[in-house]
Amino acid sequence: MNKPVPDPRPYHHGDLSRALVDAARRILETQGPTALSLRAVAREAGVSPAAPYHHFKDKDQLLEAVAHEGWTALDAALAKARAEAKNARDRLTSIGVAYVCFARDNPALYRVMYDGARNKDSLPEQLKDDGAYCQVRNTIAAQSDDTVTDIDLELATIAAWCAGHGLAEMIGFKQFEPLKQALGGEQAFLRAVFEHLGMFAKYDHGVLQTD
Amino acid sequence: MNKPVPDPRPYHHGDLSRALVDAARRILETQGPTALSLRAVAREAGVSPAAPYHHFKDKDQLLEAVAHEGWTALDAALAKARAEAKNARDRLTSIGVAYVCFARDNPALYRVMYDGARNKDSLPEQLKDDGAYCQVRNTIAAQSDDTVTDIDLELATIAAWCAGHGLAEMIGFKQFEPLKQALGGEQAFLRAVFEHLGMFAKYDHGVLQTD
DNA sequence: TGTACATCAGTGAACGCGCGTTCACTGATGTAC
DNA sequence: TGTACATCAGTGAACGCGCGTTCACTGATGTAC
Repeated sequence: MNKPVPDPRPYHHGDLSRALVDAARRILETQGPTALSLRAVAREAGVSPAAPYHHFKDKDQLLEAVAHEGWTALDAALAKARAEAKNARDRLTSIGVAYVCFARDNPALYRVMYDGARNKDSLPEQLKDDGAYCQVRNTIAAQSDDTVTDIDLELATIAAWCAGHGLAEMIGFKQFEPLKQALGGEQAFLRAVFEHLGMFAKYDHGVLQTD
Repeated sequence: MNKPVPDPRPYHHGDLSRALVDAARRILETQGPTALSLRAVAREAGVSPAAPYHHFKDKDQLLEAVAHEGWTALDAALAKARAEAKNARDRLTSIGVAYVCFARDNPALYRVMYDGARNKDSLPEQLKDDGAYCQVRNTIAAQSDDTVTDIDLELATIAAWCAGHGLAEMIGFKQFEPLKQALGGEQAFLRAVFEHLGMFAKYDHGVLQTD
């Protein structure tokens, strides 16, 4: 008889928290947010339905951990885009494109992130300091002159953030396909939309304004 | 003995489809989207759980009917704002504010509307023709000169729509409270955010741009 | 006008399902002596 | 170095729940003659 093969999954897992969050993300991206139950996560991680309770108080706490990872990944994606932008001029749009692409590539994760925020009526604190929100603000600040007030800066950051989020939620809609084609691809489409945001602006400098 | 009081809810309801959609909206606004089950709707309408199946093929079809009503209500809200705007200059922003206020006042309905759209990867056809989307486009067209191309117009409409949607999803976040206060209320805040959208614009006329 | 009958729009009980969570348990690990 | 024991991190069965949907049914309505 052979010696017993060492069990590939020993009784004590080693790092089940990690494995559970990973399993959750796998489920999110393969089956979508509605399939994300605690039991499904345990199943995916190869563990009994009760096991997660040694690591998370309840389902919400696991979801929070998943969302937290999502925001961190978003931070990183924006930082990368910011660093790689060809020139200062282009930096903000590059960040915007990166934001939308993150949402497009991780739609279910993105959903969980905002569901969590909405449940608390609050964006995560993570975004401040060196987080994604702060990166956007710093980038806008860097391309502004020094007459700009703190309030203007805050408003512009919010405006950029909302535009990015809105576009992130719309990017998948079929109606935009022809336009994407006409402009030569999704990236070009995204840049073009961002560049057309000025139509609300209060001074007479909007692309489309004449009076 | 008294004569039997006429049953306030007779065996045949009369217009149960209507009553079910109304019940659904009541549940949405009092208990939120997660409470919206077919059984809950039937309960709220005072009818057995099987009754809805005489009027809707399944739960999805009821949700679709609810969403449809939502889009129609949004159309109306935007049309009203457009008609009441003080001047042409202000028209687009007024529509934007009306859009966000609609979402703020009907958060659960708004959610169901976009959930339906996302499930089909498509905005409802309703929005074209005289719908909300078309109203935005027409308003932008009216404030543009005639050198503007169809593509620019389409891009500007998408940009405005995304900005409105993004802001609609953010408006409830606690982080913005101080700024709302500082600016003198929610309406002022909304207008200010819309007016700061120009920071992506590709020509050098952004409020915050200097180079 | 009355009656037979088809059709429509409800009822209420039942189905199977997956869920979140709890419980008593047990195997594995770490530590004190 | 061994051993007793506390603690940790799993198991698997069970709980009650609400869900979407189906089914055979029945009461109400409309219509043909």
